[in-house]
Amino acid sequence: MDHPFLSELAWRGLLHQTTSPELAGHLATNGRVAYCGFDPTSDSLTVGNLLPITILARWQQSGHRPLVVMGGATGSIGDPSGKSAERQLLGLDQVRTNVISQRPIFERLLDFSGRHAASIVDNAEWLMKLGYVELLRDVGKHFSVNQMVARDSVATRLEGRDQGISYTEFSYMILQAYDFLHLYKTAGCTVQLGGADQWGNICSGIDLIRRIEGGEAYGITNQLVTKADGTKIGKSESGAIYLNAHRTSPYRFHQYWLNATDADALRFLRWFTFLSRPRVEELEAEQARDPSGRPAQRALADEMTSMVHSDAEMKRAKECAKALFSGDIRSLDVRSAVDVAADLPSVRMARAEFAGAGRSIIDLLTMPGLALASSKREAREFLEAGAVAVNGEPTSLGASITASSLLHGRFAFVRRGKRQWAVVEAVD
RNA sequence: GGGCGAAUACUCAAGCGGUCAACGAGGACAGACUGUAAAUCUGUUGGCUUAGCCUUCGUAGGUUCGAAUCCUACUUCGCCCA
Repeated sequence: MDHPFLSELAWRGLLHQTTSPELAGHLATNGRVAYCGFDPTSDSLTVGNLLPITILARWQQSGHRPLVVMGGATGSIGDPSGKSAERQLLGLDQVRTNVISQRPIFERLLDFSGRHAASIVDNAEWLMKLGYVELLRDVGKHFSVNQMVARDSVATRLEGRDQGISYTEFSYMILQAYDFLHLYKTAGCTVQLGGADQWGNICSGIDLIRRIEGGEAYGITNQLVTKADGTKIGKSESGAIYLNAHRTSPYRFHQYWLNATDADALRFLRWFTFLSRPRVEELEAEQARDPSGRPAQRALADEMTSMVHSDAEMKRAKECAKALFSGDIRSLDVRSAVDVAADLPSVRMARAEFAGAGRSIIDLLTMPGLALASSKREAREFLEAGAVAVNGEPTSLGASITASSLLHGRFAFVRRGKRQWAVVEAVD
């Protein structure tokens, strides 16, 4: 027999391994607690961190309780798993502020009320209090260095002559195992979720629980996902795609998914969205029938944007895209123009700047904040290639923006290439 | 502690006294073709007031008419010996 949570992960192509055949039986009772750890190495989570959060959400939807563990303590050490080189240590203050700023996204995707309420804890709460001698006595005793050295994550670092591993990182797995033990005892947590690279760490925790508490705990790992070309998900031309509207606007976020290749869009629908299996299969069929309509990309972009931001933001992003790509910019009325402008990188300039001969287009392209051209040389290159349009008008090297070329007397929507947009607004 | 070697633009990687703003590859960006795709082809990839000028080859000095290239010191990393 298979629990719905497991079969859900399986058809989505996410299930990698489970630690025990009895797991399904264990899950048959509702209200089980599973935890997943997150490294607070950045102040905002990116698309790359989204997968484990959605898995916790699926866990909750199947009638269990999710527990988010922020690695306030372990994050300052660094997990050697999947890392080829020693990590940079983060300051404790930095970790603390990162933990705080990451919270909202969890609150958006998980339900913190009701019978199976989610909760968030920071492992600094217990790990920081832990004495070194105490840890060696009570926990270290149960770890065999022979086994630790045999772990893939450690072994590769030992083989690599020019890499090495510090004692600090070597000890990481002990702390993660201790986390699991602590949560088992204090929160009744019996399951740990994580990526396939976490398998070793999860097993360490399960062993520790069995040895010290004589208890049974389980682990479920998900496939590590990448784009069809093998590169990381969530990296774009202009850097990482963040989940925070402040770092990546909902419009940019929506565009990121919309621009996925066909193969990726279909995979992403399974991995990241909460669309049902029949709906996903329907979209797959549609995509096969009419690839140029890109039904999969459209559905993906809409789903993701309303999931991470909101329905309203998703609609705005769509409107915005429609105006910029299919419509004529000049046909936008004042209200829509203001809306669209709000979602694009923008700069305000005094109206007087555009009087008379106006401002040269090169000056506008290189304005910091617009991210259209990084130097005048590059701006010239774009202009010579015919890559720049202002308010829908192709623009060439010598051109200037004058008061009369502004849309509604206020806006200059500047496009570079096919889809980089920015707006200059004239203000009094 | 001793010996040897390395450090070049986003990454890898040539260059070893003038012809070097620095070969090549990858990446990235732009153009054509397209579906705001993929693949392919073309171009660009330090900056500027662009037939020219200015600033770059770990850091600081030095030799020379002239240095990424030679010398000295320092910093960092790697290998070998203790």
